[in-house]
Amino acid sequence: MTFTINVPKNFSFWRTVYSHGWCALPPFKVDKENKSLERIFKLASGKHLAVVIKDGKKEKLDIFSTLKLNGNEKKDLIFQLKSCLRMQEDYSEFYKEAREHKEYRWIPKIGAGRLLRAPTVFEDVIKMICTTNCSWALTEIMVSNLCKKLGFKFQDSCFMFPTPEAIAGVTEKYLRKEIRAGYRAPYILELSRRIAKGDIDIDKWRTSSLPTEELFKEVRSVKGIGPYAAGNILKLLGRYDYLAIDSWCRKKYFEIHRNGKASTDTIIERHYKPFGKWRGLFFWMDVTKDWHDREFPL
DNA sequence: GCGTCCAGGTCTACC
DNA sequence: GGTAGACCTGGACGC
Repeated sequence: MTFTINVPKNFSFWRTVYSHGWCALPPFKVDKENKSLERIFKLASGKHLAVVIKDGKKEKLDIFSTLKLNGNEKKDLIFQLKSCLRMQEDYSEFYKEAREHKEYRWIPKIGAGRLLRAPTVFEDVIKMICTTNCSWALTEIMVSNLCKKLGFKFQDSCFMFPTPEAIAGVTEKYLRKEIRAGYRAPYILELSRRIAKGDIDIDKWRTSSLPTEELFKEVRSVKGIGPYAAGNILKLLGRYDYLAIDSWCRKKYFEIHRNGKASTDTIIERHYKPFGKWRGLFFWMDVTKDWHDREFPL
């Protein structure tokens, strides 16, 4: 079935899809030519379906679903879609701040700033662990293996991201050797088992009323999640107080602001401090500006 | 083709 | 609180 959904003001579908590397990791699949995003969703009713999302006519998105949905199922899918595309969050304050700085006026102009996320916090967190201390190529291998070997098979080459229960059911050795998770295996396994047993509920992080500093500590309490991963996870929870500096961002910052001359993270922190609770997002916009310039010339 | 070295975050033990 | 070393993999490089 096909239907449309309205988009909020200042929303750019394609820039949200390409906001960071998530669109290249399964179950997300991006079609650059048709400018569409595809993935499998699981509904509360237990049904799985493949969905293709495309820019529609003025301020609408076209949604193509492989299943005919009843009222509640459609409502459920729309909620998940809007959550992934960050359509329910208010960025007006961020854009207002951006307009006040000459070098950031491009952001509200093109509707950048929304960061694509998965339907569940679990998927985002496991993927984030898979980005730590390795190349992007290895991240792709790990995530792809998780989906293919432990995820629900929807069609021939179409897999869902595995549930905590599915990962909890395998051994550390399996995660090391078959998934190629290496030393991350015990971290992935421990979190999956804690969730599967009901010892921890990380999906509530998205609606948490905790102050960001407290939430950061809670995210950090998960083994395998250090300052970089926690900062990035927070960005996917709608909190931008942490920069989440990794080697790539660090290098990029030095290129942009210091003519390639290396310095310390304290210098970077100091640079973005005036941006308050939006500093993490301004930092990300800075280091990814050239993607936007290259992929989406004004 | 094989061996060696390095880059990439996080944890733990130690000072 | 700060620091060194271990963890594991893919890729680059030299032979």
